[in-house]
Amino acid sequence: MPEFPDLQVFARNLNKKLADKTVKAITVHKAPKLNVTHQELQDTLHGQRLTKVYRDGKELYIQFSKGDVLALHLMLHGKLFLYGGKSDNKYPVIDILFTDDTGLVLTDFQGAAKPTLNPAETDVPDADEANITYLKQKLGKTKTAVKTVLLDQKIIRGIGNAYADEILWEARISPFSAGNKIPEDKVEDLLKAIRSVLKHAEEEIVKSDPDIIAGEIRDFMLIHNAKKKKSPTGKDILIKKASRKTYYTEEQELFD
DNA sequence: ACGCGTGTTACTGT
DNA sequence: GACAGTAACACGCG
Repeated sequence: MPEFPDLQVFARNLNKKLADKTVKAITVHKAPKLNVTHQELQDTLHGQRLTKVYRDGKELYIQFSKGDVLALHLMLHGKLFLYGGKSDNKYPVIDILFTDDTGLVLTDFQGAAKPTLNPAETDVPDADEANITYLKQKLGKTKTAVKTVLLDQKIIRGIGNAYADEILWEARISPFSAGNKIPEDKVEDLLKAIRSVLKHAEEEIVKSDPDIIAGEIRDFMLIHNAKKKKSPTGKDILIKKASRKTYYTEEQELFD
C-alpha cells in the first residue's frame, strides 16, 4: 500500500523504536525472491546492532552496525508489526527477533513483500531529490504520458498511483499529457507539486496517526479519493479506469 | 455483501 | 525492438 509519505513516516517511527537493538535471530517464512539463502541472511545479521531505519524509494532500509543493510519492499499489502514475546501474525514473510525478545515481523497475505540483503545502489533519484534539470531532461525525451513517467521507478522513485494523481492535479497538468509536450514552466510546477504534495501528505499522516508503521491513511487526499466528487475548486472529479484508476479534473491542462 | 485497492511483472498486441 | 494496455498475485476492509 505504501508510497513515499507513508514509508517516510513508517521509517521514522521504526527508527525510534528499534535503533540500538541487537539481532538475535532472523526467520524467513516466505520470501521466494530473497537474494540470499536464509542461512546467509541469518549468519550476516546475527549479533549486529540496528543502527538506523530509513526510506529509500519505495523500500524501508534497515541498517546494521557492520554496514549491512536489509531492504524491505512492502509491495501492495506488506505490513509491519512490532511484538514482544512471540509473533503470532498471519502470513509472515520475515521475522527479526532482537536480544530483548521484542521483534519486527513483515507480513503479506499475497507473499509478494520482498526483503533484499545489501541491495545494489542506484543513480535514480528519490522523488524529493530529483532536480528541475533532471526532470526536464527525462520528460523531454519521451512521449509517454506524464503519469506513467511519474510512476516509473527507473526515472523517479517513491511515487505511486494515488500520489501521482494528487501531484498532477496540484500542478494542473493532465495525467495524459505527453512528457515531451509539457512546457518548461509547467515542468517547474510539476516539481514543486511533487515536493509539496509529498511533504503535506507526510504531515497529514503524522497528525492522524503519529506512531503508524503499517496501513494507509488517505482521507486527506483531494482528488484520488473515492469519497470525493469535486475538487477543492468545485470541478467534477473524473475517473479513467485502466489497470489502476486515474482521478483527475478538467482543470488540468492536456499537452499533446 | 461485495466491490475496491496500493506495486510490480509478465504477457499480449501493435 | 520499443512501447501501450491489461490481468494476476489473494486477501482486508468498509
